Amino acid sequence: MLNKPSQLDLTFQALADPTRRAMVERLSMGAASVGELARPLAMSLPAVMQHLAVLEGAGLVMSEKIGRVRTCRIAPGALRGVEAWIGARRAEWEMRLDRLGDYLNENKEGGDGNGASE
Amino acid sequence: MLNKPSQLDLTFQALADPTRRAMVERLSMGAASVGELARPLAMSLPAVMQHLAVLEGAGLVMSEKIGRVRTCRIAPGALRGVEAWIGARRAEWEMRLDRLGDYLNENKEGGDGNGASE
DNA sequence: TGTACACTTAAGCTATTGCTTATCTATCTG
DNA sequence: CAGATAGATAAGCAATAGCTTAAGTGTACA
Repeated sequence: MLNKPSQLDLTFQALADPTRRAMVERLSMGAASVGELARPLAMSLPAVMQHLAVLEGAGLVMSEKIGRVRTCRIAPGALRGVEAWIGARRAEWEMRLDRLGDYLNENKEGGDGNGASE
Repeated sequence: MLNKPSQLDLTFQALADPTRRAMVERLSMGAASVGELARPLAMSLPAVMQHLAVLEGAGLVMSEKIGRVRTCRIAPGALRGVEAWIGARRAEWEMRLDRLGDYLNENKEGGDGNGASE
């Protein structure tokens, strides 16, 4: 039951929350402290820290504490995994459509004019 | 408290589960019935149906029932929203790196040879 | 030193998730 | 019609998510 989540699970899960996406959006325009990150969000600071922990756990965000302020930034290659997965699905999907196109072309001359789906 | 989730929330949330991603992977290679979808998954059929409902709710999958078998397929443009969001983040991020590059270049002649991060 | 600031940790509470089993409801098919 | 098939619905349950408030822990600065 305690099957540990994959990297992809963590990333998608992290991005599924609008607050966390807002944080990523903020950070993709430049580094920010926890306080700066929290200011526009209508929730307590501990809540923001928990979101931050999720983002770090997913490898989307890195942070470093200097003095008493923790500075957060987007992790390099953060979205690579998600992009790869989506790309792969797209590739399969388009390949399939190509094969369907080939099939339709091959059967065009002489076939019945049926617009069959699949 | 019952703030309705956005399309993007639903999509990321749907893809955050490995079972649901497996279903999408299966479907991106071709349409399948609920039973076919369920067979390789180590869980009850109702569980699969619930996952299917999530995928449909997110607009990732469509299905149509004919006779007693429901056939599922990937919804066209399913991943467009996610791709757009990721693309936007990437764009901002790269723009920011460009500006940093400009800054470093402008300060290269005469500056100290520091390989500063940020 | 004292006090404010910027986080951190801990505990607790509700709603949602991801299952389960049990019980239908429609199709087929012999 | 009597099964068997393919799926649908309902109820329930343990675990997790997303908050909250209250009470720390270090830093900074006068």
